[in-house]
Amino acid sequence: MSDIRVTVDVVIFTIQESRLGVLLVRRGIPPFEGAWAIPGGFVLPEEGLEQAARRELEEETGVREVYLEQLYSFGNPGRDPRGRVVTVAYYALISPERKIQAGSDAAEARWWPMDGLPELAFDHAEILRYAHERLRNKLEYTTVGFQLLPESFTLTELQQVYQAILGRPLDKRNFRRKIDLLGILTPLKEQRRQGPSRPARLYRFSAARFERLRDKGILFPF
Amino acid sequence: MSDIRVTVDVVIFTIQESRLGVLLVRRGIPPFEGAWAIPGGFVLPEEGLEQAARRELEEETGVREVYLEQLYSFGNPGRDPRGRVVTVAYYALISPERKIQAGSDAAEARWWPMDGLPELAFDHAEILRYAHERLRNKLEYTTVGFQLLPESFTLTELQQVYQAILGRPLDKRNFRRKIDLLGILTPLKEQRRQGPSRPARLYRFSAARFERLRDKGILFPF
DNA sequence: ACAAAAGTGTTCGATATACACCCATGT
DNA sequence: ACATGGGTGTATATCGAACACTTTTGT
Repeated sequence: MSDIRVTVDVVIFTIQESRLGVLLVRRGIPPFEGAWAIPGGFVLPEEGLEQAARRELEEETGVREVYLEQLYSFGNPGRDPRGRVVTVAYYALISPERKIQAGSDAAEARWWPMDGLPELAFDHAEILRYAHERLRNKLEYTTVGFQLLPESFTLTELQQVYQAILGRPLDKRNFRRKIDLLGILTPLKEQRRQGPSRPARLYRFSAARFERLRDKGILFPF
Repeated sequence: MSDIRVTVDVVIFTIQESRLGVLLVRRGIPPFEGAWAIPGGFVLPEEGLEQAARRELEEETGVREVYLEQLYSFGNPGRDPRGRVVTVAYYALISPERKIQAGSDAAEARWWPMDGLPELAFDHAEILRYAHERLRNKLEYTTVGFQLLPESFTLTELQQVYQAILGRPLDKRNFRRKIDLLGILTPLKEQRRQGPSRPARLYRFSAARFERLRDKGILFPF
């Protein structure tokens, strides 16, 4: 009755050089040969949608256990010239430390900054816009932002993540007060030295405190 | 490669007797024979997802041009015992005035209150929970609530819609101040008399003012 | 007169915003 | 000594929450 093929596409975000980046693969064959695309592939007969997305993610980056969330499904007839394809789009957040060599498989793959994207295949520009918007919104009422940082980080780095996603500067004092009020950071003994300036204190995300908040319905990140 | 069938399911909300209601159809055949289900059907080869959802909606209720939004896609293998089916779920809001006879086609269909649902087929209980949650959230930062009311309505009726969706009472004065502050209601000359009490002023949703707000990025309902 | 729903303001706490200087370190 | 990023507090505006009485009508 409906011979529609189902794929998952996974928008994989990271932070690089204080900017929001996304992993894209270069298409080697038509259609859109030479254009860049969001990594993805067909859903296998026996796997769930999220499972398929995690598989694609791991094939592409080698990482597991990352933040992954379903974004939206795109299915206009004509979005793929080869036939009817409905794609269930997901987005994932991976921290720079885990950002292994992109493109474990043969295809060319690289990180692109969201504010300087190349020509994109299919309706992938739309999917990226949508993913970015979702991420921006989620940032304001969840703790997804922490997913883009390594285990220990400085407050400045955290602020840079927020700024990279929101695309605007934030006030340092207000930002720190807000984070402090959330009460989900544990200060570490170590500091980070990086050149000729005062060392910055390191923190880590406190899952324990976070759980308490989530149980009160304040947050909803995983 | 992937012989997955794709359906759309449409959670159709309305307000009845000041409660949130949903349209369900009774299954006449196995599996889940006799259980109630969210209306839906296969996506046709040449139609888009939203288009398919609107078609199902119209087939089921006869109405067009209603608020319709994609909810989430469900695709666990095993969610349908007959085979692999991925469903793209939507939800729609229709006002009581437009609430024509449910079930234009042969199948038995009726409105159920969200706080007293029958046994549901497939994973439809999960889909309904999800839809209700989305609606609750959207209510707080958009104007979707107005979609559930006829063109003219009283402030008390509007408040009842909010209460029905949120599942808790709201303070009348705070509620009215908030609505007033939005500046999207136009008072009408008419009043509504209904028994032995003071008549209530009627209002209508002011699209013009609403547009201005939306352009400022305050609201995002259509 | 009374029952029933409509209508109307103020106070308080919490939260968001705007804003500028000193501190610790490497060179 | 100076250049670099780290760290800190206060004042104001805005928003949400709590709370009770008067008004208008039908019977």
